[in-house]
Amino acid sequence: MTGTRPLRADAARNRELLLTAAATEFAERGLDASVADIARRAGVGKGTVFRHFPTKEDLIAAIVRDRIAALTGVGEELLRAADAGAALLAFLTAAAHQRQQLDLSYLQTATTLPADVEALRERMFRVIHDLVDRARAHGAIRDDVTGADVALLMCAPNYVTGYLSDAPPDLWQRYLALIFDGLRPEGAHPLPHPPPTLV
Amino acid sequence: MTGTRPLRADAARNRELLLTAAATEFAERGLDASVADIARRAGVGKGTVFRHFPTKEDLIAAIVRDRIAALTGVGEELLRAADAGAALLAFLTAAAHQRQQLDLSYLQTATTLPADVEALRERMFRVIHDLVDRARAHGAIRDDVTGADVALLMCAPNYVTGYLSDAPPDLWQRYLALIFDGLRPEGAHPLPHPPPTLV
DNA sequence: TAGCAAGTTGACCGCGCGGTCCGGTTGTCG
DNA sequence: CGACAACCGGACCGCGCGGTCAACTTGCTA
Repeated sequence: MTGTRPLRADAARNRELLLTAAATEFAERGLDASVADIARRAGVGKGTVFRHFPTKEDLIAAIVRDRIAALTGVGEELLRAADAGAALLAFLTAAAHQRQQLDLSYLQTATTLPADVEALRERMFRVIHDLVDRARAHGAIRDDVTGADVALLMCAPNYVTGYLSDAPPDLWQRYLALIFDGLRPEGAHPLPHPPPTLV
Repeated sequence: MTGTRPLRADAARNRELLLTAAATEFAERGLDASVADIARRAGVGKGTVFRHFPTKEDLIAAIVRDRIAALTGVGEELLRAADAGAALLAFLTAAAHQRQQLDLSYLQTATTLPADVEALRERMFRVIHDLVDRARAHGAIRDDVTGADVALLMCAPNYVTGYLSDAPPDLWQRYLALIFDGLRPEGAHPLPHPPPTLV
């Protein structure tokens, strides 16, 4: 399959340095962080970045791939948990815990997604859908909420706390809990608009 | 007070053209919309933009001023409504209805706010605080939710629907209702993090 | 209606970005 | 150990941005 021979030792090391440097830089400055800054942080020349990732988008995609795959893995694990409601909440907690905001804003921003990232995204959506279905079947969340709803609301907690210049690092937990209470069956009022379909 | 004489007729007209052109351009493309595009849309030279608004930030601030003032006016009106819970919901609806996302993302983005915008913002926060207090006193929302919480959650509905490339224009109503249900007393679970203080 | 300040315009500037390229360096393998 | 391919680095390019300016046009007023 992959006829490419393994990377040279220094190249592999630099690739790893770049990935972690880019991840932290994107987390701090958003996706607008410059490639030059990332290279400097990794202690590497700018050309090296483009040797490993022909485009800035490719670099972002490489990070997004990791994050989505990890999160999807957590979700698939949670599908086997006993308490379906707690499982959904745990998934949303995991989603917020890592810098998930980066990922989804990229999924939205990118004009055309690489095929494999697209596939990963759909796999993640399917996991969310299943988690929501199970939670609904257990009566843990209201009937009129869909997987698409949860996928959209997923990173609202991170987004919301982003408005504060010096937010406590765990403040998102408060808004995740608040939003999750809105998903519960108790005190639910009918929703005024039909749910969207994703992609 | 204002020793400045009134604008010339064409200048006043151009100023108005620019404000509306900028508002629609920002709504469509976000705050990254270029000044040149705004000028072209207004049918005006680029230099004219900078004559009226010395800086792109000044242009944004002029629009934000209008929006915040209008929204605050609506809120102060609603403070006199009979049903405090419905009043809060109506305020949040009004906030989402106009492109509120622009405003707050600017309030966050801008390094230093012009003094009058800062004052307007604090006045709006006070109105939100009062609306929330009244709603809480009437038992329409849970005890542990503060004005700061509502201010942060305010534009989450718009943000969340922004992920969809072709979202129905009223989809935000669905998520406003969902989030508002989370603010209600019924089925409330204790919140895991103390509320923030704004600014 | 004459004249001037106020207003307009588009060419122009500096800057930082993503991306390219080639001369020098270094891991690797026979 | 030698030699080559893989790799590195930073000077360089084109582009589009926010912002400036000097020459030109135009609404106001005496």
